[in-house]
Amino acid sequence: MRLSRYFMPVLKETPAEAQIASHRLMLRAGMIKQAGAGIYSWLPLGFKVLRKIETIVHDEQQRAGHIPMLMPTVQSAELWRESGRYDDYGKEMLRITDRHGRDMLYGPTNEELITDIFRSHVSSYRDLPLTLYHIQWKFRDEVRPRFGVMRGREFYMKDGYNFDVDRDSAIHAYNRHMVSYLRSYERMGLKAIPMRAASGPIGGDDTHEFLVLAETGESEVFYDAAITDLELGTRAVDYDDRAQCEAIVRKWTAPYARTDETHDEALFAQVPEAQRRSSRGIEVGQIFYFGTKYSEAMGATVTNDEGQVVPVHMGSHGIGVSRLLGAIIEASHDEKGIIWPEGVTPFDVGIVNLRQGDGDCDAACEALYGGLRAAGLDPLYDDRDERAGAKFASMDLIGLPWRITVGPRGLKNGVVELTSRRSGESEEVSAEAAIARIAEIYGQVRAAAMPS
RNA sequence: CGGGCUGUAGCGCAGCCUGGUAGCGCACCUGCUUCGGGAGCAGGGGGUCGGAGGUUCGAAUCCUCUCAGCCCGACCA
Repeated sequence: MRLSRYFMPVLKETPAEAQIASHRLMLRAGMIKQAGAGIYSWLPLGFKVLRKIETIVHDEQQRAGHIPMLMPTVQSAELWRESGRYDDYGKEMLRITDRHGRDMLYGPTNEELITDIFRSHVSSYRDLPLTLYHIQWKFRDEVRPRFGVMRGREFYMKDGYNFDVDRDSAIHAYNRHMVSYLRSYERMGLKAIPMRAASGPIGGDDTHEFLVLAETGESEVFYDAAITDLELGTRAVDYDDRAQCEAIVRKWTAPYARTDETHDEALFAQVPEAQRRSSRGIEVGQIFYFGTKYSEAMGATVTNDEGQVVPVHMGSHGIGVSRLLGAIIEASHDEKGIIWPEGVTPFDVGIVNLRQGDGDCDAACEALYGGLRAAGLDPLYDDRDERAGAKFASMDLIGLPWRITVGPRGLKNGVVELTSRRSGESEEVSAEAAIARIAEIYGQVRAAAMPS
């Protein structure tokens, strides 16, 4: 993309309403525009990152054998009356009346709909196990939305639901989700720690929350430092292999890691003192096993292999897709701006032309731009008629992980400058070498996306 | 939902107390110079002051109502 033809309204000054880094930076980088309290338009740059995160989630869910679908945002109140949650949910649920006076609602979650779909079409244990998920906009009428997309009223979320014939099979679904979530977060460049959590209104005994460590997190967390060293990496995982999934879950849940809701001082005291950590965390996902709570209430049953009609065992699992943008920025920024991990960056690399209008510089930049695109990369070429300082400041602000700087000084020696946003380190290389290097870096990122 | 606060140009703000017909910086447009970390000079465009009502000769400024947004707390993915 050529910046002169793109729409990226960056702000030099910080809008008054933004309190935390991610909100401030998303507004300044021209990623979002507030449309109302807790409601945002996603401008091109923000939309691009949102799509990248969404794609990673889709990849990893499908790799784990989970099936994508799409349920509506607006739902009828009928099903919610059946589950008893129409009254329970309270003012957080946005209620709407249609022209016929029917009670409708903008969905805050989808257990009712999915259970209805399931009971309409599945009646035998032979159709199990089944895990369906979707990524859809939700609305919760928060009393006090704040922190930009971290706590909006409208938010984009992946929610999935597993249906299993018995507890063991449902626990395997739980484990599968944990592994797929760990891999998803790693691909986004995040360290998200699974922590034993309280179940809240959704119910269920087994539940873990995934937390990204950040000063601005809403939860206080306590953990054994050993857990931050764990890495899934690119190892092949057979999601049908119960023992393998269970082993990974056991490893990731062995070190102490809890939020303040479930924190146990006595247990924490058993962690070697040098490894005890307390911090704040941003919740970016949660998985639940809740047994037959919804299936019993709504009659979601199957006939098992002994001919008995039994309620199915269910679990639900969520990832806050829109919230993740905020979380990633909270975990990865500096005073100049955002620092995107390669896995989610809106553009792979930025090209800064220091002397726009200079024949040699323009030609070199065009060649670089074409070469990067030919290599399957997605560069952002700052071809605006701006001074160097302004271009550098914009690039730093929007946080592309790599920058190639082209100026008359370097061109005289046949080199361009390749700079890492994260480390700030630069090296002078030929244009060809820069392309090769960027291609190599993203080759690894793309490899992680390939099914194992 | 309790407490506090703010709406004046695209953004950040001053003016309001002590009414007299709107200003600064950035951004934007034109020209010249500049050109490796948000350039300089000159010229220019843009707002009727969130909305409604009231007081007054006169309201951004005073009063009433209303809408929107923000902050602290409680709550929450």
